[in-house]
Amino acid sequence: MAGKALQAVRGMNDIFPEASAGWQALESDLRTLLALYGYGELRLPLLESTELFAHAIGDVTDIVQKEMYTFADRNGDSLTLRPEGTAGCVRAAIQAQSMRGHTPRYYYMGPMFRHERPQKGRYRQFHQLGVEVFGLPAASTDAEVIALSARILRTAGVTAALQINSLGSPAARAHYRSMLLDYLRPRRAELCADCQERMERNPLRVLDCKVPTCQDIAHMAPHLADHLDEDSAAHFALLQSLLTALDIPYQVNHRLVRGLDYYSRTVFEWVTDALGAQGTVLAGGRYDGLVAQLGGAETPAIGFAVGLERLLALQALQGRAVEAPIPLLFLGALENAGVARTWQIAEKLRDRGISVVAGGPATFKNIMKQAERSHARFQAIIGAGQLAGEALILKEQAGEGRWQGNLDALHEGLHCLGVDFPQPAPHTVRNFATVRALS
RNA sequence: GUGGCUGUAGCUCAGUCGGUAGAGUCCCGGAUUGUGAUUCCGGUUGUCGCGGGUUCGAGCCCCGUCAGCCACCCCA
Repeated sequence: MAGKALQAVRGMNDIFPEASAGWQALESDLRTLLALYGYGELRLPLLESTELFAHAIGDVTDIVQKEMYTFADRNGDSLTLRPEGTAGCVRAAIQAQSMRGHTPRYYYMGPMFRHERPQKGRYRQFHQLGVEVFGLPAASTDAEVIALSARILRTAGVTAALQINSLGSPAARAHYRSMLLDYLRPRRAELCADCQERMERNPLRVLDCKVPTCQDIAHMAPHLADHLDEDSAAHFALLQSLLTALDIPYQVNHRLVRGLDYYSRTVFEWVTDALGAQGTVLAGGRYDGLVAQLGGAETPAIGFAVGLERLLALQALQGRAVEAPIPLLFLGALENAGVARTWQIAEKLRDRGISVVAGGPATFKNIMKQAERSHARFQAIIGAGQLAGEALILKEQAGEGRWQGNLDALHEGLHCLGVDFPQPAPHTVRNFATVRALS
């Protein structure tokens, strides 16, 4: 923590094993679940040309204007560390022509970068799981994607509330936008300073301002939902009936808008009040115009992204214990003379799929401490006596299991205590340290 | 980017009026112990976040800076 010592870049975190176990468990759960819905992983570059994001996200958004990590590479090309995944995903699909004659379902998982002021649940390098579906315009696809998002949260063991809205077609939205401006202009003086600025850049965002006077004005503003084009209205109605059929509770929030410009029609968010100001844990929507906008064929699309840090923080708060892998056996050598033998036995057990941590040489007291700290399920200590043929004691560290026998028959002892050979899956234990590390 | 709070041992925290670095816990070594015990002895617990200033003297006062947290903002 010394000021001059090397330290991580602000807002970028190291994830140590106590915490990464929770990440791995979550990631693996998510992958299993995505496969269940037929989604395939698309691994994308972290760097894209700056132009892509300016084009896709909208160059008046905060993300593009003030939050991107943009730099010139050695050729002088302007590159940007991806601040979100949709743009790159669309670019890849267009480039590979993977949408021609297909309706691919993709997901991606990994770090995103935004130069924001760090806070809990908001980091400069953060991680998202994103999902994108191309070529399917029907409301049933919206329902599928929302059902998937619901299952992601359920699988993670967290609860949040679903809010949905429809932004309508681009034309309807543009029309509504000018209506809204007509409504807002006479009241401009009553709006907060931020909203006076928002009016010019993105008037829809005035609708979800937190300032009470702005909220009052927003409440009385014309509803976007009342001014949808006919097709979008039907689409939205059908989506709602499908959500009801799928037993997914939701709330229509007329003031729900998205910060990114590419959304149209359905937008949705899973929100919680447990994470302070960072209450949106998962959000997405339809973006039927983006593929064409980026140079592809006219292709409807929908997707969402989950903030993994936020998901994990919610898990920690809502008490889902994260399980961390532990070794099966701790093998300790008391004296120098026993070290070679101990390590040999450890290697042989590993050959059979048994995870072993070896320790020593050390005093008896310290070897016991090492055994405890390893959190291994079993422990056995090898001293001069055992080398000379005395019985070895194999015992369960957290339980009553106990076996005595010859050093060379250790695997039989493990077998007696209920361990199968080979051991296909890692053993797990509740690791409360993980929860602490996240909270 | 704006505002506020915080930063002392590995961890949790004291530190009075500016006068030579503290507690608990943990850790390390040793003795006894012979299956996580007990007891005893000994040890590090430290650029007081970092840099500068004021002062005979700064953990304490002033300025700057870095980091964390909270709110705004933004967003997942």
